[in-house]
Amino acid sequence: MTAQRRVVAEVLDGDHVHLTADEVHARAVAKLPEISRATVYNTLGELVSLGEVLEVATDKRAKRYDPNAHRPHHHLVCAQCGSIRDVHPSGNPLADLPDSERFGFTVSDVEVTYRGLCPTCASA
Amino acid sequence: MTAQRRVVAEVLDGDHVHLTADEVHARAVAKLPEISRATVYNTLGELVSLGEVLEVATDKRAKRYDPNAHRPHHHLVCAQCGSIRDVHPSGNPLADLPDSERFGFTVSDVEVTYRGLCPTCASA
DNA sequence: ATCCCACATTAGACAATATCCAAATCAAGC
DNA sequence: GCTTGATTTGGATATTGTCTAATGTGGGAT
Repeated sequence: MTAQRRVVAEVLDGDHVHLTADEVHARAVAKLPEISRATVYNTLGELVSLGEVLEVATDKRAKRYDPNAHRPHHHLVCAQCGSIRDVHPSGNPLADLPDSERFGFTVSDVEVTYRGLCPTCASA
Repeated sequence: MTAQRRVVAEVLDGDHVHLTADEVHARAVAKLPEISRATVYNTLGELVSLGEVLEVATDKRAKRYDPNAHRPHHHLVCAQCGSIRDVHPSGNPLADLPDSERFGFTVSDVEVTYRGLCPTCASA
């Protein structure tokens, strides 16, 4: 555990928002001025491998990182500004996919992404 | 309707796979050698605006374009090679999101993405 | 305490994807 | 056959992410 990794972990743990890699880097630099972009990417990649953090790619803008990896949940995304909220719908979508629709795939995971406008963007 | 747009539409309509913009460009060039990348992007963007084609961003690789915009469906994505199949699960995920989980958002759409390995990647 | 070594970090180059823009070109109507 | 306005083009640019070679660092062995 180096200073750089601690800083990245602190940034993610700070508030449970869904930051882009660049936002993580910006906040890390505020705490440790000479941390490099590559280290942030490396560390985020490791955290993802360890299962401590989830990668969320809802659009072609930057990936976002979700520190809430331990409780299953889905995402509500603002189509305009890209902000994300965690949500916990009822039901189990994996069970809704019959074998006849699996085409021989080994299905291991489901992501449900609700799209809409957040209150801020809706009123603008 | 210009020759370029017709070619892009033909490529998408050809077989119902989920091509990246670059693959669309490659196939369009095969039919009309001097079509430029910018035109392909422009035309794809217009088709998306018209609702004729869906954009699918399942990862940080290229966006893919889904010509099957008129029948609601979801996607089964190979985590390794990125290939996509359309699937039609039962159930209605929108109904599974209670008002208390909407945080004031105007929720208009749901995307369900199943992830796994396609038969080819699973056997490799 | 010092020396090594494996590993982490850095800065910047590079790659992939997408978008923008000015200039050239085309199509349609007169 | 012109003029006009939209379309296309090619290249420049932006954004995001990855790679690499060089440097730095901590911790164990001696």
